[in-house]
Amino acid sequence: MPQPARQRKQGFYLNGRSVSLCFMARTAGSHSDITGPRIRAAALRLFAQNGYAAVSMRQIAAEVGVQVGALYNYTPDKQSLLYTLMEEHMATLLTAWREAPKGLSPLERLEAFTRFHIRFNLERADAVFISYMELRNLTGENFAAIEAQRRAYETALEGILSEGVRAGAFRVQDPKVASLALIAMLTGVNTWYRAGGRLSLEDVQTIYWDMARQMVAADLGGSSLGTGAQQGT
Amino acid sequence: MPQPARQRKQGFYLNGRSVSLCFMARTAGSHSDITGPRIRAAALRLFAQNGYAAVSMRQIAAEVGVQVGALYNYTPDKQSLLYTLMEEHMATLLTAWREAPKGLSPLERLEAFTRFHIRFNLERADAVFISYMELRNLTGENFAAIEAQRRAYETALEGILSEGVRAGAFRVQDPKVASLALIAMLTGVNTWYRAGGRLSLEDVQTIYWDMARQMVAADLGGSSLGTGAQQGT
DNA sequence: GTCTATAGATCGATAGAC
DNA sequence: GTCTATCGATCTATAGAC
Repeated sequence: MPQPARQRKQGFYLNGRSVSLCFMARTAGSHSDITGPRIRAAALRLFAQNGYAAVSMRQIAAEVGVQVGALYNYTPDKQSLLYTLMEEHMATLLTAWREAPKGLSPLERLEAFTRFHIRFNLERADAVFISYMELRNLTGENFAAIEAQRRAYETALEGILSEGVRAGAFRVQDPKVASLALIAMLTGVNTWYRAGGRLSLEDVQTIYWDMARQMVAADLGGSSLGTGAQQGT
Repeated sequence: MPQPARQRKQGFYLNGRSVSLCFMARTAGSHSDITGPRIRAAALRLFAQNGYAAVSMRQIAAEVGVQVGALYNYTPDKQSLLYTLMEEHMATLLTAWREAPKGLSPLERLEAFTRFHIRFNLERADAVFISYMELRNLTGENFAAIEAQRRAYETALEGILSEGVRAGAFRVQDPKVASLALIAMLTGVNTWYRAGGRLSLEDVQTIYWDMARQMVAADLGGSSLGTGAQQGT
């Protein structure tokens, strides 16, 4: 796939596509077909760091290395950019959880959920932060769409808890409330966990699983406890 | 305490002070010595609803019924206004908890904390929302001050958990992490609870206390369970 | 203590050249 | 597809009259 020398001098190739390096000066007429993703990545980082309302389109453009007018080739307006970030995050979350292994007991599914949620959210801290800090900046229609995705995720956990109660494995007074409480507890990890600190990711997952298991008053059963080797997610 | 007829026509008296009604037109030279509190109340509501960065000083002034210039008699700048709201909220929280009854067992103190936290936070939803959504809008110095208050509150709970572990009443693997998890769980109530819904405040407090108690694997002991009458906080 | 007026900066979004 | 230039609106904060 031959490329003009000028472009080859400016960037490199990734999967057969010409990629401009982010620190290079850009000139009128230079193109990159990954500008869209780079705009979203820059917006994600800036929105998470400074808040949607406090970030200007000019700041986003500067981070990408283009002028502000160029952004509007990729988004009709600032609000749609925010919505896209949230929608993609929530869709990825739902898809990833639906790919979790099937045929497990309620206790095993709850452990899988606990470990999955912690890992998934820590790996996407900016998107998680935005997805519940900036809800009020969505239009009514966009807000409803994100809320539906969030509710679907909560309902998945509620199903696990309800099934565990039916099977006599859990003691949970109100599965709906318990699912919200559990998710809030797990998501809270993002506010304090930092890689390289006192606890590893695996440590944190195990500690939270221990608390979650006790919270639903599940017997130890054949499952894991304490520091032992666990399956992870 | 005689007052000019003109003022008596415009407002009413509260604790011997002349109070202007919020919907009345204000004219140059009319005064109110509760303008400061009313500015903070308006800012609290608007910051919670729209976000600090999205709210203009003109909006706050309009809500109070003054012109924008008047605000600067009560705050040196917008950021100090935000900080004052957060600081007062956290100080009230710490003071209120320190007034909790003494001489209780760890189990009783944990129940008191659980019920106190839920009630206190639901009664101040706007301040709670702001106090962790707008932390990034504080200057470094102000941020450190709020963080210290938050840490003091977390440490209070950690102390309860540690003491319960020492006494053999709780099974908690990591009291520090457990305190953060518990606070995140309890604060999460604010995101979904609405008065007049399926559950009363008392219902919610009891459900969360049940979960918290199981989470620390506390025996039922002589304390309460389920729907029974409890002390509240 | 509140007003009016304004300085000085920045914003989102668009138009048209290339 | 990106640039430059710009419109019209809005912002924080201040100055000075009353």
